Order: sequence, then structure tokens, then C-alpha cells
Amino acid sequence: MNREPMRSGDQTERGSDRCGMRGRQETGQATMVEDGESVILDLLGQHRILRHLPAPALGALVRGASVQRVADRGVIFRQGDEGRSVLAVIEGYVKLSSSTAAGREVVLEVAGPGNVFGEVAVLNNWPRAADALALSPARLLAIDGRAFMRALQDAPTALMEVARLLSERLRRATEQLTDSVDMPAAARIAKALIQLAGLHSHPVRGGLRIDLALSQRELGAMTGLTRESINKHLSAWRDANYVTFNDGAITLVNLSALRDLLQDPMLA
Amino acid sequence: MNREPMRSGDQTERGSDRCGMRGRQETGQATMVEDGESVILDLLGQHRILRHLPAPALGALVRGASVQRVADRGVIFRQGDEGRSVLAVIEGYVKLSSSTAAGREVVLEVAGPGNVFGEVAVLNNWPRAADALALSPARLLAIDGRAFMRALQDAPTALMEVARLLSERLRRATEQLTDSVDMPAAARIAKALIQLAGLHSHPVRGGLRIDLALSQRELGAMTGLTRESINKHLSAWRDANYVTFNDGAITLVNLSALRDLLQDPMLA
DNA sequence: GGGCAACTATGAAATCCTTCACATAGAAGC
DNA sequence: GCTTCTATGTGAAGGATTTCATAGTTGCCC
Repeated sequence: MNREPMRSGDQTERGSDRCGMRGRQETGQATMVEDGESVILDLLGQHRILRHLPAPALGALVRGASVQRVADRGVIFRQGDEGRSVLAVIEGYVKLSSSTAAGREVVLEVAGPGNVFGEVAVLNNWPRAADALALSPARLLAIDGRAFMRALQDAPTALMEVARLLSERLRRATEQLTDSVDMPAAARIAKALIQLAGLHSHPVRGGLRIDLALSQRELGAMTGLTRESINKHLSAWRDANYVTFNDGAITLVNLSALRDLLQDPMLA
Repeated sequence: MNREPMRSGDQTERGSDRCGMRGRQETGQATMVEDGESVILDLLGQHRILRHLPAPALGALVRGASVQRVADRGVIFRQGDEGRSVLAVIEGYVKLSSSTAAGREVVLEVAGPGNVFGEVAVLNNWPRAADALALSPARLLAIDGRAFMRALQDAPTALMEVARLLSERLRRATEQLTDSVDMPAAARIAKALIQLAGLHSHPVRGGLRIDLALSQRELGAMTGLTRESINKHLSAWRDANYVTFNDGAITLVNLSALRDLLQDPMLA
């Protein structure tokens, strides 16, 4: 039946390295745009962590901050890179994933507008623990790591916000862990779809259309399953009219049926 | 063959509730001991987070801190309890685990001397996300949550240490996640044994004896496997002389064989 | 336009792990 | 002492997922 590819996004950036500096250094792929300082100051003021800074500290950060544009499927950083900056999504979506010794990908997080990422490496002076890749054309606010740390030195409320951010991530990680032990494949997939719909979707005639271009392989990486398993469940749900596929996007048609799957795995 | 129980620790505290206040309130089971203020001050000064506090702030914390003794298998707090205090292990070991909707236990962490736990609930004013249970007779330093937060208000270095602590936990959680996707049962069990040995073991004739009293069920909860799977692998390894069981404790006899299992799952 | 790479689709076979069932042993309580 | 509870020990059966194989489709690159 449906033989269209699930995703049809522009993939010109896949695997390319626009600056030729992949490796030890952070893979810089984003073009800096000439946004004025006032624009950046405004963006800093909306930043989940940095908005807690006193005005002078914010001003001092402006020079260390920039807006970066990333193409769809563009690489923001890679596992092992030096952690030079803290990033915040202004517009678009970013996938954070790490890959296992056996070469399997595990998606740790999908960040959307307002979300901050990349702070763990900066805080601890660790190399990046994950790959970051744009799931759409994206605009990011990048803050120089050293400037970020300096700004935090005297801003306990901002630091507290960092702790809360990490707490939330930790909670999500442990939830993912317990889910992977507890829930069968169908429930995990349904949960992932519902979460993605919550992150970025819009209502269409007859359902919620997920506006994130994720391949079945990537859905597998989100749920700890293989591409084939994802395909079989999705096909079954398409046949049962729980979901539909329209030119590469998934639309959730029967949301309550999917929700039921979360609790009662017996419904297949 | 070996029919002795794996654990023979004192379990008089199992499931009991010495204060009759289980439920909404934090389950208080530990008896406060009359340690002098100078002793507590000394302990605070060794605390991973609090040692970064200036002396006056430390002094102010003394009244909100106490040393608690917990019996083997004693409950320190339960999932859902109000998060009233931040705890640090002085002596002994503590298991942090949460239980899934289906009633399965998932061990998130085993804390030993010097480790801090319970700070996430306090930082965010969340209910406890896990059960905390002593794996041995233990002594804990308990710091009142509100006093802890007050002390942190003006101590950026201490707050930075909180962020680092959370970062480490997050990294461990994501590692557990990738392992559960990537590694077969044997490798996960071997890894858990090696980690436990690193945490608390002592060399004996012919191996490393793990001094933590964990049942096979609990090992399963650490690795996302069932009791039966644990038993079968351990039995096979006993027959292969990789490990031995002596009155309830596991001794790692052939450490390099176990390490090989981590990388090459084919070795069974 | 041809070739290549990545994606979806699907079925059969294999496998790992769980579930279930039952036996045995020690510890605790009455 | 007897009962009961919890723990380990093991085998058989079942099931959920992976692995493997194969095909069709699309888009990119030369």
C-alpha cells in the first residue's frame, strides 16, 4: 500500500560538513547572521536560564552570543566535540541523540522553541555526550560557554534554574528508563507519537498532524526498537485507522485508541 | 547445587513502618542520634555540596542537620513522600528505585559513603520520585530542605556543585538507557556486577567479593531483567567458574571473563 | 539518465527473554 | 514445631522482537 516515503524534507545537509572541521573541534555548520545587539539582548531576556540575570550581566553576555541558522538536517554538534557553547532553540526543532557501541542510535531528547540544550558539556567541561541535529530549518541562540559560566558565577537564581532544568531532564531520562522496562513496543511507540504531537503538530481534518520529519528509523531510536518493528506497528495502526500517512507525515486520527494502548498493552 | 539463599541480612525492618506515618508524609524511620554540633559541623564540611559554603552559612545549617541511623533494609523515604530533606550517606549503602505502573521495580542508583541523594525533590519542591532503602545498616546526614535551599541562595559555587552532581546522574541515566537498548542480558548483568564490585567489595582468596546484599530480584531491577534470567546467567557463570556464591554474597572469580562479556555478547 | 543511497514495506526464521510451574531451603512468627 | 513467607533453582512453553532477505520508491549526484 502506501509506498510514499515517510519523510520528504530537504536533506542536502545530511552528512556534509560545511566547514571541514569535523572531529576534535566542534563542528561549526551554522552561518552567523548579523542580528543587531538589541535583538540578541531581547532573545537573552527570554532565555529560560539567562532571564534571571541582572541587566548588566545580560549586557555583558551580548558579545558572546549569536544567532545561528541551521539547515534542515544540519549538524549542530557531534558526540565528542568540545562543548563550546550553550544553545537555545529560537525556531525549529533539534534532535539530541547518542549512538551506542554497536552503532545504534538512541534519541535522548527532541528540543523545540524555548528549549535549552548543550549546557551539560559546558557546565562540566566535558565533551559533547550526544549528537545534535536539526529536524527542520532552525534558528538557534548560541551563547559562548565561558561567558555563560562567568555570567552564572554571581547569579544564584540563574544557577537554580540550571539545576531545575537538569532535574527535569533527569526525570525524563528515568521515565524513559522505566518505560523501556515496563511497556511493550506498541505502548512505547504510541507514547512517542503522542509526545511528538504535543511538541509540534496542528489539527487537520480528522486528526492531529505531526509536523516533525522523523524517519521510522529515528522513531525506533526514540523507543529502543528497530525500524522494522516500528513499521509493523504503524502499518497495523494505519490499517486500523488509528493513524494515517500523508506525504511523509503521520496524522493521529484516533488519539484515544492510542492512549488506550499506553495502559492496556493487550489491545495490540 | 547451591541452594543457600543469596542474602542472609537482617530483615526485621522490611515493610514495617516504625513511626506509623507512611503515606503523604515522609516516612520517618530513622532514629535521630545525639551527635554533638561539632560532629555535625565536621560532617557538613565534608559534604560534596555544602563544603563549598562559607563558614557562617555552614554554621547556620547545623541546627537543620542531623545524623540518622537506619537499620538494614530500613525505609528512608518512599515514592510520593514530601521531599523534606537532602541526604548524604555517611556509612552504609542506599538503594534508590522506583516502581513502574505494572509493579516492577527499577533500581536507579546505589549510593555509598559520600554520595548525596534526595536533592532533586528538594530543589524543585517535587514529591520523591523514588524509594530509598538501606542495603545495610547505615548512617545518614540529613539536612533540612528549607535550610538547604536558604544556604544555597548565596553560594554560587555550591550551586554549581549541585549542577555537576545532577549532570553526573543524568549521564549515568542516559548510559543505562543506551545500555538497555544495546547490550544483551549477559552483558548488562556483568556490567552491574562489576559496578557493584567497584562500589563495595573486598579482595578474597580467588576473587573480589561483593559486599552488598542484593537479591536476584534486585539485580533484575538494576538491569531490567527478571529474577529468572538473572538466576540462569549467574548459575551458568558459577558453573563456568566466573563467579562463586559464598553464604549469600557473590564473588567475582574471573573478572576478565566478565569484562569480555561486556564487549562480545557472543561469549554467552 | 544512470547509479547510488536512504527510506518504506513485508514475510519468514531465529532468538532472546519472559512467563508459568513447581521444588527446595532458610528465617520469622505463633 | 508448624506454618508461612521469601528467596533461590530449573525446566518447559510461549511470545515479543530482532534478524535476515527482498522489493519498490524517491531523491541526489555525477
